Amino acid sequence: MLLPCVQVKKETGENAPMLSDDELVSMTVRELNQHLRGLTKEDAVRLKQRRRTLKNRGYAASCRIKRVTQKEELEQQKTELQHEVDKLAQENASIKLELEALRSNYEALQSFARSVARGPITPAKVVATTSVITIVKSADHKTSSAHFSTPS
Amino acid sequence: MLLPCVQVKKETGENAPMLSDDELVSMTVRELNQHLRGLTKEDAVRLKQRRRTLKNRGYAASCRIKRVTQKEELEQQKTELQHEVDKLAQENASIKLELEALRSNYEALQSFARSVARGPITPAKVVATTSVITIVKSADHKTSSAHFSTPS
DNA sequence: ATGATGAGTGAGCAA
DNA sequence: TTGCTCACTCATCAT
Repeated sequence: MLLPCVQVKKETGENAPMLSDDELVSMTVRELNQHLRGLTKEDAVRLKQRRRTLKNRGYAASCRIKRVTQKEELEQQKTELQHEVDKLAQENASIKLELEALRSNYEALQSFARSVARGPITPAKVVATTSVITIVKSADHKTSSAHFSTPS
Repeated sequence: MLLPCVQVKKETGENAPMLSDDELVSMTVRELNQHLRGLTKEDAVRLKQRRRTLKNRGYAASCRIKRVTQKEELEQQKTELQHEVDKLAQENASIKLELEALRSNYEALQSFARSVARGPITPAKVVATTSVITIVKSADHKTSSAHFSTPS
């Protein structure tokens, strides 16, 4: 209702208390009592009420600031969580890729091992073995160094 | 300031307009004009102002409700995101475990394959092969069916 | 005119 | 008493 910037509230009536809003609101109780000395009981009550009102004005402002602050905090936490979700999802996908690559190599090696276990070695088998192992080793090292630390 | 539950605001003074707040506020402009017929210009203005004030009271209430609703939505979205983070982190950990298990089996099989490729087959080697392959197969099938679909 | 919102006010609770 | 918060009112802006 009162817009201090537009219509300043000054006690310019009759006796003029000569106390600005800022002074009155930031006064200790003791200081207030000093000023209450030469006043009517009526005026004293009025002054204390004005002080309370000014205080309330400040409390209301704090309340609003707190409200928007908390809202901003919630939104901030939300975006942080969203980023975390994105990060984890990406990490997840890349581990899955690595897992599938390893699984594929593993199955190739397994086929070879089975065939070797069933019969004698032929030159073709030896060549195939060397090839598989070499490919597998390079792929393994590449993906490991790119995305994962080696387990202890 | 006005607490309808405690002190009901009734226009019981002098002429009694006989219009409840609810009636007045939920009246169309046309209906309002009907009631304005037999009134002083002063009273008409006062009635319209009362209507505006009552409307504002409702707007303020909507505004407060909206505020808490939006805050609750933010909190809801926050907990959903948190759950998603938890889910992804858990999935992540379990894929990493599977990857490490497979990597370990893979290295065992690789060692065997290298030794076979270098020399002739001995009974000991055949036994070791069968053992490794069997263990590996069961582990692979268990973890795959438990957590992952097979790629196309 | 209607609806929404910031600021100020008083009531009332809590510390 | 002090601080906070709710409901209300008014000013102001937008539609």
